[in-house]
Amino acid sequence: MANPRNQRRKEDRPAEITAAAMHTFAEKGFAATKVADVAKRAGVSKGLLYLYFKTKEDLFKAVVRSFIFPMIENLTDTVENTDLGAEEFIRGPLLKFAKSVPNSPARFLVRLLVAEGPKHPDLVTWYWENVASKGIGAIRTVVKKGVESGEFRSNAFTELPHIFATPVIFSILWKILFEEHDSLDTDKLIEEHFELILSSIRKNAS
Amino acid sequence: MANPRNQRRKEDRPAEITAAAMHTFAEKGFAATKVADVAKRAGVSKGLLYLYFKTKEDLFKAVVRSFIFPMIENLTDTVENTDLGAEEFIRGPLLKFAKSVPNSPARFLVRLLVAEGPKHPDLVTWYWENVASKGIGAIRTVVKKGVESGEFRSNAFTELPHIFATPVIFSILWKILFEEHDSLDTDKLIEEHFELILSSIRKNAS
Amino acid sequence: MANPRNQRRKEDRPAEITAAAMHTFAEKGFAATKVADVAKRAGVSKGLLYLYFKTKEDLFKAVVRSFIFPMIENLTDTVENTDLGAEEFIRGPLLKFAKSVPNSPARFLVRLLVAEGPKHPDLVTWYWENVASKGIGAIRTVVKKGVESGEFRSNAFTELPHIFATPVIFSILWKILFEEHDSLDTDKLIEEHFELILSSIRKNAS
Amino acid sequence: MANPRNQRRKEDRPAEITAAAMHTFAEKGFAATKVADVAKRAGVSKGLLYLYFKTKEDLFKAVVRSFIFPMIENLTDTVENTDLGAEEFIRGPLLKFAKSVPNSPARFLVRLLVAEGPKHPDLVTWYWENVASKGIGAIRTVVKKGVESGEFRSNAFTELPHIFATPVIFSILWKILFEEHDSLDTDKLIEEHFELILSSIRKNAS
DNA sequence: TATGAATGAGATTTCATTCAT
DNA sequence: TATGAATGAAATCTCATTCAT
Repeated sequence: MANPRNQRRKEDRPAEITAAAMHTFAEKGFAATKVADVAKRAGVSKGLLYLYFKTKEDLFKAVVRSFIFPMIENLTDTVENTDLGAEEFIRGPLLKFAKSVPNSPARFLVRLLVAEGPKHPDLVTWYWENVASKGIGAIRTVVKKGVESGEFRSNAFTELPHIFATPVIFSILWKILFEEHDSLDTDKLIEEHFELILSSIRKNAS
Repeated sequence: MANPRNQRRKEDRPAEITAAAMHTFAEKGFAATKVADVAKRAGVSKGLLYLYFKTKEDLFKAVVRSFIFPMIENLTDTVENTDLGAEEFIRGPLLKFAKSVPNSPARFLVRLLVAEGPKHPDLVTWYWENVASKGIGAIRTVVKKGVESGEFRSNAFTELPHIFATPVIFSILWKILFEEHDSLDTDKLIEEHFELILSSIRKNAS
Repeated sequence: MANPRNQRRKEDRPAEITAAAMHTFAEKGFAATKVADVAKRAGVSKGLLYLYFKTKEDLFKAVVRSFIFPMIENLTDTVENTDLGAEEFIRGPLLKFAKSVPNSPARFLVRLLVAEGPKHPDLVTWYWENVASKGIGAIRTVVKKGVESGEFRSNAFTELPHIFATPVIFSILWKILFEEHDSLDTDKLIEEHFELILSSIRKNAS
Repeated sequence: MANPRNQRRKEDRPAEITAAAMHTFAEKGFAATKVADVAKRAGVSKGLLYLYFKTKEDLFKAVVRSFIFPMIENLTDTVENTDLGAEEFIRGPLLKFAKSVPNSPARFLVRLLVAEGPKHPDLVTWYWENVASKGIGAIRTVVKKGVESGEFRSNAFTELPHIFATPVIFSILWKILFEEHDSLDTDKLIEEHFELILSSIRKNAS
């Protein structure tokens, strides 16, 4: 009589629901997303959804957290455990990460965050503390290591690690908004951008 | 009986309403903005607002158009009528323009566009055709002029004028989201970024 | 074109709605009353009802206040302005008032108050301050006047004016609950009860 | 495998559930009481509760019956089996009973009955047949015995045994509603009231 | 033009009840 | 017996839009 499918699904419910919610929020935004649609997409009743998430807002926050967290954790782990030199790291894992973001589901989360920021300031705070500041911090660590090891010279950009993020953010927005109107090779944009920065801070470059 | 103040206001009504709408949309986003609030802020009745704008969406589009249009028109005009050399133009009027955007009301329109894009694809199309492509086109024109005049060498960035926009877009989002958590000198970021690009395409730079 | 009926009704809307709500709440209680039913009974849309009363609870409180207030105000006014002696007052206006309560719409408000007390403690406080304590106070004033003028002797009941209220409250509950099962002559119960009390405190009675 | 504690509890389940329900209904009223809360308070699952009580209404009726029945049965038994004279009985067991009611859990049942009467007319009928009419009947029996034995004269109150109940009902409502706002010595009110009635019907009183 | 009372469709949320295990 | 995940009907409340004046 045991129904292994039901058994297995019971434990996955929250994840199934956040996955469905992720897609719906990404497509329509917070306000235009109907809880009923999320439930239908997840294949559950509205009532069950409310068993796991107390309000629509709760669900929204769970979505943002559960999808962004793994990404940024992955980045900081990589920075901490790498044996690579600073330039090698930037041209390797960091570039790969930067290129992947505009094509990952995370690009929708950027939209959600931008769109819903004013209505959900605590979410922005969470994002700042757990994602943005950590991401910038990770890049800063890498650059500092390069300066200390003598690979990099110290200049304006070693103090502005944000410069590594500008092509990524730009690419995300471009893809979200204009992908259908104009195709932009975001991989190339990011790669060239990284090379440009490296050429400026690389010591043996001058 | 004619009241000159009323008389004068009568002609400004649509502008007063879009101004009120601009602020409310910027603060709350499209869905969370109540038409009644806009009307109250503009000092008119709901009924009158509906006399000028057929629907809430109409009002939204009017807001986006009326505020963005002057900005981009100003940029393209400047490009067409300038006597400056390419580098002079970039370091002068273009840099000034780029620095001004993240501090202008336009930054809220970026948020609105990002947030409401999926619900208003025709607005995105309009924005693409009248703003984004023209802006990128203007930069492309300037860069091409520099290449043709021998000021600039031809490299990856002369084909990717988007690179000039990345720090601007990044600065806008940073200000919108994290201004309260972390202050970033966006002027400096944009200025250094422009210098970085110039150092790469300037012919006598190597 | 002027429609006098609409004109007149506009001003009466809140009163029309509270009247409809009064009947529905009395019939069904707070929780079982549907706002939609009240609106239908009042001949307006749900939306309009919410224009005048922010929540269902607001409406409930407005009902209690608007129906009880006139009654108790009437009693205290009569006490203050009477020329009658204490016994005359009790056998006249007070008895008349006491008899009228179990037959007035107020009897439903007692039910509402008893039923909803735990969910609406502020309403109970309001009722205590504005109705119950004033009602008891009014009786106390009358009795004290009788004692001071020498009409009444001072005994346990001159310190317990509540005794005048017991047959009224009992009659209300009996009517609410058992009217269909057993007819009780509440007028007679109240009248005999008053006479009983008077015979005990009247000075020339012993 | 048999666990004696479980074994014992198994038989008490219904009583444990009605006890938990009694408290929750008394605190919140019928509509605001959640079956889930009752189950948790009783320490059982919702499913098990539904095994014993087919619906929430069933549970409600069981509560009213199981708590009121013993009280009224106790009263009628005492009346039937007493050796006391009428006045002795009234000043003894009846007064004791009357004083106890406003302090017993039964006072909450009065609230429930008043509150839910309109929604549960069969419960009111049951209450009338099994409680109210029997209670009034018991008092009538006592008074009649007094008249027949020559202890009491026959007057309005020997025809209106309800008069003995008025201070009890009043005390219950006062305690339920205003206990926190104003303390009333309900014992004294009831006692003085009984004395008042007795002084009126006692034959050797005039 | 100008008002704002009035509408009604639609969204979120709750909870009694069921049922697979 | 016993559980509690799951359902879905129903209720409150919101707000864009209309329209009589």
